Amino acid sequence: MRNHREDVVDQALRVLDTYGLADLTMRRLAKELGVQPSALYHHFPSKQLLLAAVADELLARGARPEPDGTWEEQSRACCTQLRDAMLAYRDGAEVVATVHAFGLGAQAPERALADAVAGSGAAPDLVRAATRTLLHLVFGHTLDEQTHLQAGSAGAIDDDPRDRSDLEVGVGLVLDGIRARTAAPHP
Amino acid sequence: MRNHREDVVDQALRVLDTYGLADLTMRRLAKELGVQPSALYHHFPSKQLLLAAVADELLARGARPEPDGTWEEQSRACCTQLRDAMLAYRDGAEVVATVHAFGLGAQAPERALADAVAGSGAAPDLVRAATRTLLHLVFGHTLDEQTHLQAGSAGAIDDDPRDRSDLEVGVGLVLDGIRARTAAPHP
DNA sequence: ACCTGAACACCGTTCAAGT
DNA sequence: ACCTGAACACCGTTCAAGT
Repeated sequence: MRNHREDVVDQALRVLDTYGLADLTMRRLAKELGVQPSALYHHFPSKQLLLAAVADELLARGARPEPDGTWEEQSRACCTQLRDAMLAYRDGAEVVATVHAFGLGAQAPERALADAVAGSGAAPDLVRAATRTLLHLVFGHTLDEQTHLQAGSAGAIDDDPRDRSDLEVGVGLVLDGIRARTAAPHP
Repeated sequence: MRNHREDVVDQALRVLDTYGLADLTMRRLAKELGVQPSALYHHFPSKQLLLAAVADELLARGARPEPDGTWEEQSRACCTQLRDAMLAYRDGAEVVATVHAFGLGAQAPERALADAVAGSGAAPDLVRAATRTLLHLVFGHTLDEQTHLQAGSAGAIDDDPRDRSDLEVGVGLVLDGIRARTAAPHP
């Protein structure tokens, strides 16, 4: 079949979105590519690293141009973009959160968020803590949201706005906390 | 062998702590109990529900008496207790966070946290959003912390304080945000 | 109530060998 | 560079049958 690395990732994303993470197996993916399971190990040394590439590609496809505005607007935009990117694929939040937790990929959102938060002028330790807090908040809320979304996939036209607003409120709490801790250098 | 439900959960916790979540399989657990794998299905209808019972028991073992003090002290105490309970077992954070995400158990911490946060007198919607935010924050930070802790398990005497303080800072940001949004009724 | 024995339908990964 | 074929060492779950 002569697949390239990108073909494998592309097909993996298709299998993920169509059948879900539980059915994204090496054997299933191989079958979908018309290839033996062992052939996949020519492109990736393990399933974990394949999933890391899948997470990175998923995030890249959801990337939007860098937002301008205040650091708070930029931070909110980062969070929204991350949420939207993960929701765009079935089980996207689980894939991204897992890959990030194991430190194998999905690191771009943390960097973007750190840059935005740093715009507040807060001390580096506070920037790091706040960035991680926002990231975990987006991961957690979106994981919940996607689980409910997919559980009640029968009939539901669009998403329960409760989850989205809970996320926005949570982000707001953290941003306010940063502002309160950051003395304006020269008002 | 005539095991009871509690014996199964107890042994599962032992296997988890000794060999980790990846090795906590129905077959492995059955072998450890001196029983056939199919026997476990007399006690639990699925591995998922067994894991839910494991998460609940893990949390119950880490339970401490209800703290007194201000709502902020109580909230901090809830977060610390949850973190400590999950860190007390190998892969504890992953088990609890997963079970909670799927809505099969591990709901006690959210209730306790909601009660503490409600003491602020904030509006119900804010209490709900803030509670979920704190919960996701503790799950995320502790998952990271435990991953690093277990990855560098060789030689490291005690934990890197960076993670713990990041969690405390994150909780502080959220609590400050709640206070700022909650007008004192009669000062 | 609790368990056995046997089966079903799968997994991830390795490795020599092919083109 | 990319893939095959075959194997290894596993999984969760079901179900008739036993005590």
